[in-house]
Order: sequence, then C-alpha cells, then structure tokens
Amino acid sequence: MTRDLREAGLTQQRPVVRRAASIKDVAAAAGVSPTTVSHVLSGNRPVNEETAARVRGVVNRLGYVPASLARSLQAGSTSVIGLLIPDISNTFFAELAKGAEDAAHDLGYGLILCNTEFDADREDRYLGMIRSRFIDGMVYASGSPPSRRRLEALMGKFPIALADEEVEGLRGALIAGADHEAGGRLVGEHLRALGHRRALMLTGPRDLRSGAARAHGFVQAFGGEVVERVGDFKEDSGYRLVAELLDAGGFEDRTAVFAANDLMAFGALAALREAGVSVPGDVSVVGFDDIRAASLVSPSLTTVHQPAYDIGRTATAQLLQYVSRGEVPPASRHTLPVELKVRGSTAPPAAR
Amino acid sequence: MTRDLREAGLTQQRPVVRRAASIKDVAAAAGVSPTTVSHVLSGNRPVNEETAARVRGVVNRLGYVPASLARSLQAGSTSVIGLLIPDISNTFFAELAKGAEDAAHDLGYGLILCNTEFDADREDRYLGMIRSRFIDGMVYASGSPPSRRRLEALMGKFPIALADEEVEGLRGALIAGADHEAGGRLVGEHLRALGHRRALMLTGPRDLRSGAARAHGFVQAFGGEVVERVGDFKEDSGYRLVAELLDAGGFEDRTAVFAANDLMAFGALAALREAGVSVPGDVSVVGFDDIRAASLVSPSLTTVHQPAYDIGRTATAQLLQYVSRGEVPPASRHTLPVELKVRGSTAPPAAR
DNA sequence: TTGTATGCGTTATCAT
DNA sequence: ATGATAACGCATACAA
Repeated sequence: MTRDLREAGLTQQRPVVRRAASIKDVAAAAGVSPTTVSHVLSGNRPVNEETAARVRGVVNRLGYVPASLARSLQAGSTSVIGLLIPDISNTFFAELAKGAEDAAHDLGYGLILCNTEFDADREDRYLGMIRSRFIDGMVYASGSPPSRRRLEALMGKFPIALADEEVEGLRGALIAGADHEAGGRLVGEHLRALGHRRALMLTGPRDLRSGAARAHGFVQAFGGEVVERVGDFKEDSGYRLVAELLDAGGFEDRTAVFAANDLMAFGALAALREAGVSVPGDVSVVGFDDIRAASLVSPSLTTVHQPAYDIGRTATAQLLQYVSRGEVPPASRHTLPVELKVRGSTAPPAAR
Repeated sequence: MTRDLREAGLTQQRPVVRRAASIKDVAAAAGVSPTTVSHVLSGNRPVNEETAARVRGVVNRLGYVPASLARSLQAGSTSVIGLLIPDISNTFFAELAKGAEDAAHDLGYGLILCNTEFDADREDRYLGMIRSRFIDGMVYASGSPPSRRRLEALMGKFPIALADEEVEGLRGALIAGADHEAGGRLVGEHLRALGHRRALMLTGPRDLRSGAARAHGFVQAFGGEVVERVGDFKEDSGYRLVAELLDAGGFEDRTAVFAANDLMAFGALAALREAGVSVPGDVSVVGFDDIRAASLVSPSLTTVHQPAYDIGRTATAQLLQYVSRGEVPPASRHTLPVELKVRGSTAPPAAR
C-alpha cells in the first residue's frame, strides 16, 4: 500500500536540491578571501575578531557547512573505514559491529557497513572501496575462503585488521579475536567432568583457524572418543548433520554434541527433539558464541561466551591507531578471554 | 593479552603508505593525456584500440585504481548514504539494517552505519554528515524525540527517508513502516476472542506515532478495560512497570498484558515469573516486533510480526530512487503488512 | 581520435 | 592580519 501525498498538495514542489553555499560564496558575502573564512572556521591561525565575527554571521546566514568531501581530497583521507562481516542479522556480528561503531565514533571516524552474505562478489566490491581509497581502512570479520588471495594482496598495502577470524595462511596481520582453543578446552573439560566419554563434534568450514583451534582444544581436553562432522556455521547444517547421523545409526551411544557455534547447536537441538532424544537427559549439547538466543531457548544452551563487542571494538581501535598516523598496522594478535556458560543443555550422561 | 610480532622480525618495516598512482602517472607512463586514460576506463568516448590496450597495460602494471573521492567531488555526489538507528544489537534494527544494506548495495551505494544509542549528540554528529554532503541521503530509523526540530530543518533540504517510525509533528516525509494500528487491532481481537476483558498495556514513549497507533488499534478492538503505563522500549522498563503494579496491588484482576515491543514483554515475563504468576495460566502476555528471541523464550511469545527487513529495504530503495536523480523525496507513506504470531504466552483467562 | 583547459571545494604554502 | 596561488585527483566542455 503506497500513498503519494504530493497530489494532495501537502508538500511544496521543490524536487531538485539547489547548490549549497561554498566557501567562496561566504568569502564574497563577507568581503574577505576564502583563506580567511577557512581560518575563521578552523582556528588554524589568528583572525581579527571583527572580521571573524562578520564571517561567522555570513556562515550562519547562508547556512554554510564545509564540504567534507573536498576537505578529504585535500587531506588525503576520509575518516571513514569499512566493516566487512557476513551477516549483520547474526547477533554475534551485530554485537561486533556495535563495538566497531563505538570505537570508530569515539575517534571521529565513520563506519561503512559491508554485509557480504558470504558472497565473494559482494566482498570483492567492498574491498574495492579500500583500493579506491574511499575508506581509510577496513575491519575484516569474515573468513570466507574465496577471498584470501585478494586479501593477501591488499594487506600490507592498505590498513586492514582482522576481527574474530584468523584467515588460514595469512601472515602479517593485525588481529583481534577470542581465545578459541581455550574455549574448546573449557568445553572438553566440562563434558569430561560430567562423565561423558563419547562425543560428536560439529565443526565449521575446514579452512578457518578458529574452528580448528576450537576443535583442537576440545579434543585434547576431552580425551574421549570424538567423531567430527564438518558444517557451515548455519542452523541448517547442524540439523542436517545430526539428523543424518541419527538416521544412519552412526550416532551410536554418543552422549554429547559440541557444535562450533550456537546456530549449529540450535539445529542439533531441533534434530534431537524431533528424534525424541531428550536433552540433557539422553544427550548433552554445547554451543559456541553465546548469542542472545542461547540463554532463551529451552533447554537453555550451555555455550562458550565470546566477547563479540570487545572483539569489534579492539580490532577497530587498534586499526585506527595506525590509520590515524597514516601507517599500515604491524602484525600483532590481541586475544580476548572466553568464558564457559553452563546452562540447561548439559548434564551427566544417563547410566546405562 | 597482546603480542606484538614486529620485534620478532616477522613483518617487513614499511609503516607509511606510499602515494598511490594517479591518473597522471598512468597518462605519463602510457604517453597519452589524462583525458584519454579517463575515457579508456569509463568508455565515455571511443578510444583507438591500440592506445586503449597500452593504457590498460599501464593501469595493470601500476595497479592504478581511480580515487573515488576525486570522482565524487567532481560528480557532486558520493554514492554513500547513512542509516541512522538507535541500536544495531537489537535484532529488529539489525534486520532493518540488512534490508537497507541490501537495497543500497543493489543500487551501487555504500551505507554508513549511524548507531546512536539513543544519544542526541551522537545523532547530531551523524546528521552533520548529510549537511557536509559526505553522504547523499539518510535513512532515519529512530524516533528519539530531541532531534525532531533538527530533523525538520534538514528534511526538504536533504534527502531523508523515515523507516519504521513516524516522528510526531513531522510533515512532508517519505516513510516506510509497518501497519502499527492494524497490529494493535490484531492483538486486541485475539485477546478479546480468548475471553480477556481487563488488560494492562505497556506503551512506548508518548511522542512516537507508532506507539500511539498500536495503542489506539488495540484499545479499540479489545473493547475491555485497559490501563496504560508508559515505558521506553527497553526490557528493564517492562520489568519495572509490571513489578511495581504487582507490588502496589494495582494489577488487580487483570488477565492480559500487551507490551508495545518484545523487549518490554520479556521484562514483563520476568516480573511475572518472579512474582509466581503463571503465563499463560494466570496472565497472557503479548509483544510486538517478533524479534528472533520471541520464538525461543519459554513460554514462546505471542507477538505481532513486523517486517523489519522489508521496512529497511523499502525505505532505502525509495530514498535512492530520488537521490539518484538528485531530487528530494516527496511525502509519501509505504505501509507494510503485519502478522499476528500466536504462540505459547496467550491462553483463555482462568475461570475464577 | 586525441589533447588542453577548467572546475569541483577545500586547505597549505608563500607572500605581503 | 590577510590574500593570491597551487594542489588534491578526477571528469568534461571545448578545441583540434
């Protein structure tokens, strides 16, 4: 339903924006040079108080606002950076984005949202913004494999910081991320302490370091027998993987599932419920991320809390520290602590 | 924990970014004029194929990418717009942002994320981006009251579209939003049909049209006795309002609560649970928005689904339709349909 | 088919 | 204390 009020005469017809006042217009109206106007506004050099007052009057009267575009061209930087993420509607990335935006805003930078939907073309287009120097830097929070080579060529030439996800085989990067291995370890210890000995692990795509680290920490600390299945971090894949195993009888007497993220854990939960398997009575389920929904589902999900906000904030703040000085950030890693949230989806295995 | 790998010698020392190649550099290296380079790249006029090939070779060799900043200055527009929202970590706005980003991307525009945290200063700073013409337009999705006058001055002068929220007293705007009144009506009818006659309504801030519309539709369709309490759309206020009423005995024999958004409904749910009031046994609770968590809480929340993605997408697509032609959008309203999601938090009132 | 000159709006440099 | 001029990097009107 669309209603156009124009015909109702409720709005005046002035479709085309008229040219905004420029510094020249102000200068002419105030009887001074553009240089003086510039200095009145910037305070970069002393101006006679009377002259300044006159200029300010004209500025107000004309509603003059300096064109930041021209300023950027002259300065060689835009004070805008990009944030590249796969999916803003995933609360993990939304929190990360919030941290990034906060950090950017604090330092006077704007943030362009580059939502890729895991689409390589889209990612490429956004990476083009940094090559065309429309943005001063990029916080990159998506480990989608196709772009690694592209990223490699950019990094070192342009200021890029990695958030959350290490990209396999990428050297020399500034990165802020959670301690994935410790997270996996916490889960392993928790399940082991509860008495579980046979587990199913749902991993993320093979080429993501974070996933490997989670798996490694888990397997090591758990000590028991672990079967791995590769998913894609989406709810569907968690569902499918578990359902398939259940159907094929491959689940056997496994009593625990560790999913590499909460979404896949939700999928696993759904598959188990449909199959009439009780959680945590028959099988315990653990996720990773601690997105908001994790504490709301029933049973509530035991998971590893990732400091998404801090990851975004740290990556951005670190990046800007270098960007603001016109430098490319050096390789360094900022590891943020994780925390195991024990909730209702884990319990000791049922006695057999 | 921060580890700097620089000292480890793992990265080469080239801190400062060297000047990128410009069109002049390409022209000189190819032995042609900048004009020709420009035309080879833009295709705006025919160029001899040999010349063009030579130019392209140099472009590749030098890694030349046109500075979009300079292009924007010349063109008078940046192909970037802003999206102003109060809180990206609220899934409603995250979905809206996704829709906006999709629409912007489809039309070749970038989107600057302006997260205000309901902070007026922050909002002002972001609105400044449009005055300085760094962005070509703004999708405004926050009805925080302090800025109405500021907004009024901008609208008509700059391309702004309102998403989701009508700002009270603002005329002449392009707006895309849900059918709030119909939503309220659906809830009223639902509760009435279940047999409820006395309800508590938790509204949003007084000066938001959407809230008023929801309340109006609800009160009218419900027909019974309604007590209203004003909240601020945050979970806390839903909790506080209900807890206070419960403590003061003001809840009386009310059997239903309609919160103007899901967050407040969650708060209400928590307050009722703490007071030992069963939902939906003793009291039914209804929310508004249908954020992801609504279907996950226990009991799952009956609520009105708002098409957040569509709202963001529609507002943005409409705005860009005018922006791309250098026009200021005319007043028009795009009303998107809502849908009642009946879940576990509503039931007939207990017989007394 | 190609080149020259000009302008976009600002700030820095160099003069006065 | 103020101004003239150049430069940022590109696109285009005009000329050849």
